[in-house]
Amino acid sequence: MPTTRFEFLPTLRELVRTYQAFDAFSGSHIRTLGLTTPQFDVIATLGNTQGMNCRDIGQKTLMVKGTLTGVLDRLEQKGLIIRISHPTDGRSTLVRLSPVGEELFARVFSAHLAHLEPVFALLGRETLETLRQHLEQLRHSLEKQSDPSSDQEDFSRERR
Amino acid sequence: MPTTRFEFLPTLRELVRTYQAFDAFSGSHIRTLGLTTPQFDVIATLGNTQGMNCRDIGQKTLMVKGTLTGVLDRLEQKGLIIRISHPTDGRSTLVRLSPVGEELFARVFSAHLAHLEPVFALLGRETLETLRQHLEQLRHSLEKQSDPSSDQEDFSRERR
DNA sequence: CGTATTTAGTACGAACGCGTACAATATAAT
DNA sequence: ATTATATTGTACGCGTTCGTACTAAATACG
Repeated sequence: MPTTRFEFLPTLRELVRTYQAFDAFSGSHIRTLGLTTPQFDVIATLGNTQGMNCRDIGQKTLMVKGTLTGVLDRLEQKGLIIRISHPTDGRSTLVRLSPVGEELFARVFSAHLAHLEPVFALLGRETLETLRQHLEQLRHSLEKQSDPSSDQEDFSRERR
Repeated sequence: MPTTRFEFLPTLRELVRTYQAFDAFSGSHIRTLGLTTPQFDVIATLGNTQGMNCRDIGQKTLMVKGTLTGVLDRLEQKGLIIRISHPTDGRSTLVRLSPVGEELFARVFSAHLAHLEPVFALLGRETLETLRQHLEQLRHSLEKQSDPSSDQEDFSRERR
């Protein structure tokens, strides 16, 4: 009989705290570049591509389509992306970087990775790999127990 | 000379995905109870206490005070909490559960933990502990490299 | 004592984030 | 071919999140 039924709480709390710490660290740097985190994610996703539709962007950035519409609106307003009607599928919209967006991507993407790199370098290669594996294990456990009836835009079992 | 400068990216991506998977799993259950995640966090924090001020609630729930005001407004509107003027400190507000809130806490808190428990049980005690340690290491690395000039409500070096 | 600084909470605007509903198009079923 | 179903993107509302500014009260400093 386990005396400690909720032993997982410290780990759970640490997951939340660490995620938030990363988000704050990364986000404050991105903000100095004039972007928000979701906006940066979209720019980074579209960089070095010929464009893609909203569905693909949503899968890459882990954003729901409803959220994505607003983010794309603001990026379009800034002149960083353009929306073209898809040539073969009338439902889709092809989204790609504008020339200004391309220029921003080239200037900002590697700069941000360079900002993150020293943080993770402190952990060491093996720790990073073990951490990744344990997180993946937890995520799979979460996805396994998820209610399969909540279909609505379910990326959980796609790998791509 | 490391050929792989951005090896950390898979781990980073996994951190985000796992956090989101947890948030979705936990949040969808909480939603069935008629609450949002931050609202549940506040209720859970105030449960079994005589009340506390906003500053303490913010530290426990990892919410900044500006966010907390709105969450508390909605909880107050639902009749789950009450705001009392603090007896000794005229700046503070004492927040505590109303009787209805107490009843909700009793009914909902352990139910939610029971909902989470099997997910983490799959990982095993040692994996959970290793995961927690690695996350903590990463968080400390993030906090160490954070710009110390961004004071504004900085919990990062408090432990409490 | 009187002023300067800090602290607690709120107000407000901009941008997510998600669920639901919806219109337009594409694909499947018969 | 016609109808039924599924997919793509948008619209919308509610709630959160953060940064900044502001008021009021408490504490530190001279």
